[in-house]
Amino acid sequence: MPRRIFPISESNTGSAFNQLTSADVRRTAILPREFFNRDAVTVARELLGKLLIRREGRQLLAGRIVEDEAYLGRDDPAAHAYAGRTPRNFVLFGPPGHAYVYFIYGNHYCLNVSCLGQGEGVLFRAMQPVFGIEAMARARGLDLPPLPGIAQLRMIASGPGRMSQALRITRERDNNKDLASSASGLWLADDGFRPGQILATRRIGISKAVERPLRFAVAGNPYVSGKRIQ
DNA sequence: TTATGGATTAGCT
DNA sequence: GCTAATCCATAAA
Repeated sequence: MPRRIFPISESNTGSAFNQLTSADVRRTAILPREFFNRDAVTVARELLGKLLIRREGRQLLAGRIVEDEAYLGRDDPAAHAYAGRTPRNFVLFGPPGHAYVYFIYGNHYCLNVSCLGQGEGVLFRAMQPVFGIEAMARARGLDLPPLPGIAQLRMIASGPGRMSQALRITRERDNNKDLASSASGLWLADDGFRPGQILATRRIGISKAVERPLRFAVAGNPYVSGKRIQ
């Protein structure tokens, strides 16, 4: 049994709340391939509240997914896969549950997971740090105070580029990794936590198909990216 | 508190 | 060349 976790939207007013122990992290259940073998909208919604875990040697890093976006492949002008398979996006056309990592704006990496179908995927946009917080802050070049508040903690992984930097995700290292297996060192897991209300909004930072409500977030969670976009 | 521009590179036209 | 599924520093209000 995972230790009690407060609803993120209600009680996360201090740095200690919602952190996990290493035992908690090791006790989680890895999401199976079948989880990802569904349409991107379903996968995106179901991923909210799950844990994204990185292992580097003995070091474990983990965050709880609180925001993501669905991209619908050939049916979605905003999707990288819209124009078909290319050397960059081939992972999206492969088996479900694999990491599609791309480099954007000359600065940042973004992590996606492939889903069922031709080119469907989910972009991870924000997570709440729950384990290995110091190491993630260091990877981000942040200097945390002894008792960090939400304002500091949300700088770790509230945004797709920030998430990737916190987990040291790069295309060279992680593209095409199997996120349904801990052998890859990067995987998704369930610790029993269930988010409350889920919000659906327009996706961020795109210029095509802007009106579709394909961005999903845990309602009221302070680790969702942006200012007051909820 | 909100707005704006620079950084920096892969991929596409 | 131009744009991009972003972030950050700085400026204005």
